[in-house]
Amino acid sequence: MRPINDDIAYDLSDFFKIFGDPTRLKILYTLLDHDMCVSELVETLGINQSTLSHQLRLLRQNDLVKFKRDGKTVIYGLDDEHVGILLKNGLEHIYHKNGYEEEDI
Amino acid sequence: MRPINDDIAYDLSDFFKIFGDPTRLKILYTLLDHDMCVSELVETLGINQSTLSHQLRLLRQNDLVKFKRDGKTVIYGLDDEHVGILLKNGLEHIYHKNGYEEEDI
DNA sequence: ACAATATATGTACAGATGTTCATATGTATA
DNA sequence: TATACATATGAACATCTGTACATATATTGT
Repeated sequence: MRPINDDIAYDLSDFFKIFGDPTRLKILYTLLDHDMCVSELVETLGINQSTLSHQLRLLRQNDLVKFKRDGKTVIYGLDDEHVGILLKNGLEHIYHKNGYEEEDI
Repeated sequence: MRPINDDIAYDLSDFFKIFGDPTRLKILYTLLDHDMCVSELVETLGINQSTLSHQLRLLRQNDLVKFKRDGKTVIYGLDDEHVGILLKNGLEHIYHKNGYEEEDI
């Protein structure tokens, strides 16, 4: 078997990097439920507005969230059918390894 | 809906971080096919032995690979049923977004 | 046009990460 | 036990990453 193509390995790692940060995971997990505007996310997650905005830009740039302006607010939502599946797979893994119960989520 | 538990967000991001590096992806992808010893991996992937060893340790510490010593060599293999699924999901994503064809892998 | 509110961006900085070199450890064979 | 081979580890270093502060941009209402 031949090794994975170099370009693909880089692109794929860039994709997974997005999920490799707790702040971004919280954002994605929250949006899994329903769309939200920035200030709602700030309040729900309890994180700095600037930090959130920077991370939202990253998520945007990687096509993981969609957004639309509604007056003064901007509403964000998930833009990828794989996000939920990926989060679920990852969660299953750490359930087994770290011994979490379902209700800990 | 309540936000994702902080500890879980951290553990989950640690898990995804593993996949956020091209070298580790190449290792995992290669082991997806069959088990290999370190020197085989060095040759197949064309990377520094020390680098490989460091990355293998990370994969070990996160229970993504299993290993057994056989004489002078150590044979590594995948130790998680989710690895293949995760790689596949990620690949599907970048296929759509970056326009790769199947044969580019 | 001005003030108020919502979101985005530039910059700086501490901390994390991946690689390499040098070296250590483990194993087999002479 | 000395040598060769296979793998692992420690340390140093450059680079990357996430966050916060300050500030900019956008939109609405007065």
